[in-house]
Amino acid sequence: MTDEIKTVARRHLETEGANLSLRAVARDMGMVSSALYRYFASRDELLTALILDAYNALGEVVEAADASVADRAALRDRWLAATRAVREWALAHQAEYALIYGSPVPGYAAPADTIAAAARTPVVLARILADGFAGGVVSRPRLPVTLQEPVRSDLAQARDGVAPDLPEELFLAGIASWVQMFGIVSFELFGQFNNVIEARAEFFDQQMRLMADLMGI
Amino acid sequence: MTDEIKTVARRHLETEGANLSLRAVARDMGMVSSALYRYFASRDELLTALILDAYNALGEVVEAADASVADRAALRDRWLAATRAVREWALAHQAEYALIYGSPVPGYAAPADTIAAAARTPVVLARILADGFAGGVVSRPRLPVTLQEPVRSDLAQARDGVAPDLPEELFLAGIASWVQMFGIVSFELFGQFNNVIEARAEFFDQQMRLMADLMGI
DNA sequence: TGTACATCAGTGAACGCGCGTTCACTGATGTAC
DNA sequence: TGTACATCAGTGAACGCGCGTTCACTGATGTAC
Repeated sequence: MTDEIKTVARRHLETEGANLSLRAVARDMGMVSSALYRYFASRDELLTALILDAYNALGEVVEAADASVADRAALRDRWLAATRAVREWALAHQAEYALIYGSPVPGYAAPADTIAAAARTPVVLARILADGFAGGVVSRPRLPVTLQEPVRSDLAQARDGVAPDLPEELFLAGIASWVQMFGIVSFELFGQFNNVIEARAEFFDQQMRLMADLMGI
Repeated sequence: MTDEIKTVARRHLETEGANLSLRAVARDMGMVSSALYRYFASRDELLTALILDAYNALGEVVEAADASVADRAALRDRWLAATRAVREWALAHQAEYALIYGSPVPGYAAPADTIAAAARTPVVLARILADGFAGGVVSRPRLPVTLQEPVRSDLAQARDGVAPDLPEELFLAGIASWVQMFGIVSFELFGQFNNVIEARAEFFDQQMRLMADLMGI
């Protein structure tokens, strides 16, 4: 039943954006709005559930895409599979993507539980890079990077939980690639590529290959 | 008077996001809501004006930042000045930034007049690269790029209006840099860097230098 | 200098709609004896 | 097998609020003669 509510709510996000209306969701389910309070204590709690689900759904398809590459040493294939999975999920779930990677919902603060779910996707990407480093096929970015404090320690700390051995320079290239990937997807979805780039899938691949070159995978 | 309305409306965006309320704006101005209709035909028209203003305000500071570099051959300085201007404007005008680079406002379609205004910022960036190419200091990205159709012709077409002589490969690196810049700013503003990157200005600079390296400027 | 008139910014009431949340309740279902 | 009871999903009315937009209007200001 909570699942059914979330499903209907997701459909509403699609047309209304983050202005999610409990009453509209209830109406669509043929229920009275107060009935929803048996399942969610408030509108914000429903929103939080949707955000969590979105992070997890995305994380799941990315993990699956990475895992689907049988040759674990084929880093570039894993990278391309994982990033394509992000783009495809985003295209298929535009409203949910906007919910987690778009402008923050005014007056709503995501609780701390979302952090772990949000990390799933970047963790997959970091692991690909870490596998490359552990296997000795990549040791530094293909462009020289000179790191200084305080950026170096920020990177070191962020890296420690995920890929402790990775050199900060390489991790920086990884973050650049992570940002590039979501940047392209957001530009595509939010309209910045209108009248500029039409062959979006091919363009995305092109850029992801460029970032793979930068990381050296 | 229309300026005053827009100023108040901008203040409202700051707290309410894109759910801009005409009545609230009128209330803040000590007017009755119907009075606003003397200045804007509808809420959407006010939103459009704010979007146009935002694109133009951003474009202006970026153009000024680029122009402030006396040595026009100092491409890297121009690039860093222009991109820092984007970040600083975004930080100082977060709601307006979200309006133009965040998730689309549900039910609202930006009219065509916004296209030219939206182009101002990328045009500055493209011109820096074009100047570098015209001056002979840069001819290709620092990483090898192999372009195929249909991406090549998308790039060619987008480039023709701005920097007709630029090789497509170099223009691709420029777009990667453009995406990277807005990707970092959006991640910073929309919360993806929370608990990951703390030294944001330094990190931004670091990444912008990396992209400058990629472009070869 | 004084009067008549036009302009037009802003008013106030109304229309018809939406919302989140509370609260006492109904009535079907399942359980215990 | 049959009765008494508890559970609890869903109801419906209400509270108090919000919204965009229309429309006939007031009343101050400026202009023309």
